[in-house]
Amino acid sequence: MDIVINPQSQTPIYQQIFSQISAQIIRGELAGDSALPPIRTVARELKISVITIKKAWEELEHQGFIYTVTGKGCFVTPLSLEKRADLREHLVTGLLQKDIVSCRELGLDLDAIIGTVTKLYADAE
Amino acid sequence: MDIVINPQSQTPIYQQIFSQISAQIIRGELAGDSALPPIRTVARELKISVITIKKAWEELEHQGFIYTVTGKGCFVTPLSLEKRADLREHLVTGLLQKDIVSCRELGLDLDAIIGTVTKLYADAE
Amino acid sequence: MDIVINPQSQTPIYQQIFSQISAQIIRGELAGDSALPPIRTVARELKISVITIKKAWEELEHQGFIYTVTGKGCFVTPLSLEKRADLREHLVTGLLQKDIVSCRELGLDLDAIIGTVTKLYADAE
Amino acid sequence: MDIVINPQSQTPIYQQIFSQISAQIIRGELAGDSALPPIRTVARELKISVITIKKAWEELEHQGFIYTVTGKGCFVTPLSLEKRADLREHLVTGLLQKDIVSCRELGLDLDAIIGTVTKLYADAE
DNA sequence: GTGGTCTAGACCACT
DNA sequence: GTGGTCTAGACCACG
Repeated sequence: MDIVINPQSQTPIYQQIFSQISAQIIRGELAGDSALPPIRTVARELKISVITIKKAWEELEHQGFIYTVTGKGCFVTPLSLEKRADLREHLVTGLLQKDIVSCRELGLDLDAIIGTVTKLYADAE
Repeated sequence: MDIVINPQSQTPIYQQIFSQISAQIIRGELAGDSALPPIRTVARELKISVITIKKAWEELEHQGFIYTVTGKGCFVTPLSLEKRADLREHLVTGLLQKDIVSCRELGLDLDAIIGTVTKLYADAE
Repeated sequence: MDIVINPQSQTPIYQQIFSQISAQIIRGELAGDSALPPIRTVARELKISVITIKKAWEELEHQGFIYTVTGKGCFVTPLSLEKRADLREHLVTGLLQKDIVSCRELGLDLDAIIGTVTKLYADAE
Repeated sequence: MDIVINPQSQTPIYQQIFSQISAQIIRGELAGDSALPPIRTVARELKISVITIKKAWEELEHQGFIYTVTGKGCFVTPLSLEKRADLREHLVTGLLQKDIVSCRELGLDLDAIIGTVTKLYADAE
């Protein structure tokens, strides 16, 4: 499942898991109707509580990324390419909007912002 | 002081205050050695707890934006233009970093990010 | 047998089966002493576990809709018209009771409920 | 807060709480922006775990009935009369639709359904 | 085997 | 004081 946890991070563990899996679904790496691994298995592998995983799974279900079949497991909701693009657009806009506002507040012009973004993008690989 | 609070926001109130005042200092709107209003006054005007204001002030002092003179109040630290630029750089980097990472996670390339940033910058007029 | 399963539904599969077969018996479509198909056959056709079918059959037997002859299979209990009416009454009451309570809780009066019921009944053609 | 729990019921406790409070909000009994009692207080009064209450509160927040201000508490989302009417309509339709389908399945005509509904409505007071 | 619910108890951040 | 997060552990329903 390719989940990486950073226990030191300020963002809650369940959110880290949520955003990574939802990103994988949006990128199309997890096919529609494919099964997610059982929460107990994930918990064992990541060495964190079952409940924390469950909370991430619940959030994924709440936002429509997965669906649960009791007794069988959790499965990826099939999403059309357009839906995935919309979701990505929406998420990205939400993330960046606050940043742009803050940058403007600090007096940065567009070029300065793009410069920083470019630098950070390169660093992030 | 031009502080606007959104009590329902997810970002803590003290942080909202901190970022707005530090932005004003970095932009040079608050001159070096000028006095900040007493916390009780601010608390009354914003209708929030004195403790919250105090926490914002402490954070500002901790990061070197203001200094306290016991019995007299708090004052803006005089900062050279270069220092202000450095601080701005540092704050902006902190803001953007994790969101850029998230954008990469969602499969956006640099051009797409810059495109969105440009659009949002224009929208924020 | 005309059974339709929705695996993603919140109602357990065995209950879906139970209610559909019991409905057929109550409506008189399944004659008394007629044989139900072997559970293995049903399981194969519906592509679900034998255990699930068995649970549905057990529930049907428990409520008196069918009887088992060891080594021969399961058969529909012969029911008089009055008994069928009684059973129907009982089942319907069980279904509607808690939802009527919820409707009252939401502030609907009897006329409003009847209005909605009438509309939905027509829509369900 | 007028919450009544039935531990024997098959419906989870947190759902019982959720539906009762959401019903109160929809009926307009809980004014917009009024504070809900602290989860610990409710837990003590109902003699159930804090976590169960929290789950109910989370569901209420997820569906937009309440909002949380960290450090201060949870508050009722202000809803217009039309919105409340829409929500009620939507909930009631969802509840009754399944019932109507089942009743038709059992061979009841509209008059029979209305008769049962009327009887149950009277009994439920 | 799967997830769903409930429990008790701890630590943290914010006001 | 408030809610937010994480923990461990138990019991149940479903397949």
